[in-house]
Amino acid sequence: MKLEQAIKSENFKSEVHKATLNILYTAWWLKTQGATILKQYGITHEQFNVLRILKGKHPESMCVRDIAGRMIERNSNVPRIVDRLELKKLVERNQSQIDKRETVIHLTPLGIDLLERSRQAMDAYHEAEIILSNEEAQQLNALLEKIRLKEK
Amino acid sequence: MKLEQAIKSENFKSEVHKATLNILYTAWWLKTQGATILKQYGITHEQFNVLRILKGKHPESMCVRDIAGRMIERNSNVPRIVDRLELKKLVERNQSQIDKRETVIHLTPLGIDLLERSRQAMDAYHEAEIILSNEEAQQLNALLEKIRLKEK
DNA sequence: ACCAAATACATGTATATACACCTAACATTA
DNA sequence: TAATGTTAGGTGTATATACATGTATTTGGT
Repeated sequence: MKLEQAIKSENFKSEVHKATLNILYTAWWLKTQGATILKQYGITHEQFNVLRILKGKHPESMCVRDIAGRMIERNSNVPRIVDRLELKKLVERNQSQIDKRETVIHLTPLGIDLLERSRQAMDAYHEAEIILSNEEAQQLNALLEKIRLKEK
Repeated sequence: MKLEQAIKSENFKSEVHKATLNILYTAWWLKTQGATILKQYGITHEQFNVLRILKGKHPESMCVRDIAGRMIERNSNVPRIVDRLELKKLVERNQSQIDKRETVIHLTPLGIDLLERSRQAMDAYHEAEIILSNEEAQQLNALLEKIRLKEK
């Protein structure tokens, strides 16, 4: 679907302006699609993201700060997302012995299992629904990074 | 900044997978940048979006449903966003005389003024910070729409 | 060793997102 | 026109986002 239909608007100031709205809309669409899949596993997009990040260091623990630095949406409130994962027994939280200010978090076997299953479902979705060649994806990545050129 | 640095991760399953994360991250980045500007005008991104949509029909009113259909993030709770705009006297809400179920909303002079000023600031930001040629923006729009090809 | 500054994380508040549910008003059709 | 279904939008709840503030701990200068 063209952006014009999606947000019922035709008057964009420029192609660049349209592109910014298109990125916001496409991100919303991707999140919504992902959320539908993740719902079957009882987790949200952000919870999935934290599990994914923890898996990167597993079986080692990670502190809240390290997780936060890897989040896609950087202002996510990691302690509270971890609260919910802990309630579902997908992660465990402990005070670090080296630095007692730090809370270190690691996946439980239940967390690993749920992550693997939900990740497979997400990958399958991407393979089935997103028809983009490798070259097109590379091009897209380059253009997105060009938009963020002045990122500090 | 490359996505790899931004989210401190190197292992993407594919270029397509990287592209989806890149879209989510770029959208977050654009929203954050926009929020900084809009904060000076006392409104949020979604409130700005509603004002922008209302402007499209001004001086006519629009009902909640019409606004919702034009929102970028489609599950936005329009009645509550309108609540906040109404509190700030940027819009007025009335019951429709034609269909009494409908609430029709229109911009106040204060709302128009604030929209124009904030929109200028947003446009200036885009012009200064986003260095993308018309052709590149068109290419980007085409690629994003290709990702959403199977959108229903 | 002590005190000030910095750091890590928890917590509070306002807003937004996502979705379920409710009520009033309208539309349909028997 | 009464009964039924549909639609509009308001409201409740859980989660997330954005940001300010509080508290314990560590660090670094003297």
